[in-house]
Amino acid sequence: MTTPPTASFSDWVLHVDLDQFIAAVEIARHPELKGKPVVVGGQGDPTQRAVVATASYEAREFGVHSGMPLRTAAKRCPEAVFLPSDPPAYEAVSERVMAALRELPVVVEVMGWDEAFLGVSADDPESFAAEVQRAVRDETGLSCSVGIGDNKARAKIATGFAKPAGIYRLTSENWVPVMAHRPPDALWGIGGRTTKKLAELGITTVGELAAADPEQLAARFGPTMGPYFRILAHGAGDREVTATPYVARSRSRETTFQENLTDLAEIERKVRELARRVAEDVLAEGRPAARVGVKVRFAPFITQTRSVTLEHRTSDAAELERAALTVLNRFELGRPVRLLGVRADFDRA
DNA sequence: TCTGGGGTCCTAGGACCC
DNA sequence: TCTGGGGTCCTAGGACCC
Repeated sequence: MTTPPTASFSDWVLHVDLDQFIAAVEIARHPELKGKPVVVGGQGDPTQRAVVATASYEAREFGVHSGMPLRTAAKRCPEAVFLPSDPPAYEAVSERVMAALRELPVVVEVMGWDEAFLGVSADDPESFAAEVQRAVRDETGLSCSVGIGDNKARAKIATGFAKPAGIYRLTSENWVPVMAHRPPDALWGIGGRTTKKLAELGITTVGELAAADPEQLAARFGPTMGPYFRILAHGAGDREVTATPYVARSRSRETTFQENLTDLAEIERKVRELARRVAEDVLAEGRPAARVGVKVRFAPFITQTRSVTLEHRTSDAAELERAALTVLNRFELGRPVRLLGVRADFDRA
């Protein structure tokens, strides 16, 4: 068990998470939407097959949340403003936020468009966190929440308690009183499926998971995941924050069709298109692909994947396209298709 | 709740080799 | 021969996260 340093100079992990990021970017460029329920996702058309990317806090009051079908969001909140998702715009704002964070005396590890870990040395992490919030607001006009922790897992969970626009500290000091009574999915890395399986073992809280028999967990969840879940429940974890650029292990493209596809020639054409887009990404990556995979989601919602290891690695679009078609042929394609995807895997460096 | 798109990591079974 | 045990690679699927 590690304890936070007590010297005048302490090391902290901060987790910064922008509040309702995508909705906030849209509201910033459409100020008349401020205070209204705003839902961003798909083409912004709630009659289409698409899901909510982000809902503003006003929309969340109606029970609208990320991942919900737009159709359902429209039922729950008919007066909501629906906007199309515009990834390049979010990417650009995200880069400004990350640049602002890098101006601070911290190590920045980017975790996605709207969040980052900061490695910080400070006597008073709360005032430092407030400085972070000011810097982000001054540079971009956006509000963020900051979790303070003695490792990444605790900082990340703390941010949830800080939202919106707040600061919260979670360390070994308050871990048990704050977390022990909560369900396992309050932990970062345990979701609904695992929570359900744990309940079957009689484990319904973080405290119970922390006290569970590692052998029993290993038997149920495997030699790595089982013991790992117990470690999560203790709030233990990695505290290393690194600015090392991320190296992709795969690149993929997929599309859900508004109307299911049934025509084989059409299916092949779509797979070729996806393969060419993946090939562009592979080329941009500067490393050749080692495997090619195809994903097919049949109606109503049955997902299958097939893949091959290539005889030799390649970044060549024609070769990747050919490989994708070969893999496609291994599916039984006599059924309506709602999604097609193509993926390229790199060898681990 | 008629369920996006882009990723990561782990598991388990079979093949194959020694 | 009818039996090993270990190691590694390949593949499909599951779970989770943003």
